[in-house]
Amino acid sequence: MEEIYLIDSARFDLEASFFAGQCFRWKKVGDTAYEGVVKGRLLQVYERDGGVYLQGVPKGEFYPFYAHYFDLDTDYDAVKATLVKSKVMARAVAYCPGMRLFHQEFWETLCTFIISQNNNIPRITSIVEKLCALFGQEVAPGHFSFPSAQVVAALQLEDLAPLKAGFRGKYILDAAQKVAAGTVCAQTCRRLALEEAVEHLCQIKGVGVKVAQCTLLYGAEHPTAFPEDVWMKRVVTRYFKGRLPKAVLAHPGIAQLFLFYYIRNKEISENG
DNA sequence: AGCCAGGGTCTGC
DNA sequence: GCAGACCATGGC
Repeated sequence: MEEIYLIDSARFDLEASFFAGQCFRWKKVGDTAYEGVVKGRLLQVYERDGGVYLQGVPKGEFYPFYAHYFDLDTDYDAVKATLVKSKVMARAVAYCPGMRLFHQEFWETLCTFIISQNNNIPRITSIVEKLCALFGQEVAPGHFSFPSAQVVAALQLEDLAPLKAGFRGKYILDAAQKVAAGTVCAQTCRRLALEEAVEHLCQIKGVGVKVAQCTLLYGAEHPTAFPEDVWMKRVVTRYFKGRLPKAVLAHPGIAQLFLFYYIRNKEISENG
């Protein structure tokens, strides 16, 4: 399949964007090459001659979904110009200037962040991988799609045992059943204001404010969502003294992504 | 061995 | 309304 030019490489840091904890389906497969399954297609994204290219999507299907997935419709230069008015943000942005926020599918995002609770990134990745391998469709040799909510809703708790997801298994089933039945839906989440959308998602067992905010930011077009996990709480208290500056409030979602990647990698390298 | 991980629920006050 | 125990699993 032909390759599609996405953007210049200065505006898309692949390593940072794929491993900033917003998605869990991408793998590094070369020096500057990554692959992942998105919406039932195996994609390759790689850097060459200062540009970032995509393979795996027919040109006729690139718009609107895949172009939007990589957030090509957002002017990051303008967003960053506002963010860096905060000194803390200026450091975070300088740490990974090519960070991009992806627009992912609703159910996959919801399910993934239910799995993320009280869990770490490598194990989240491993559980999601097993879920796809067991119940998704093989879209390329060894590569599986994310199983639909309908498929997961038809499973029993014991079917999920091989995932070793622990107490999260029952939450996955409840979410799948509510999405499959239409009790919880992406359109409703998009239509509602942020706080109402959070409440809408919290009717699912095992979904609290943090998981809801992640789902809304990454999978339901809510750019003002600001998920606070243990790392982000540290940032808010230590760096912002409990109050987010205007610059952050102008673009909370993207700001949060910069901050999360910055604080995690910076602190890990300091402790390592 | 004990603590932590992109948390949430349930109980007791 | 809030603190604290508890929830499975794996890496360090």
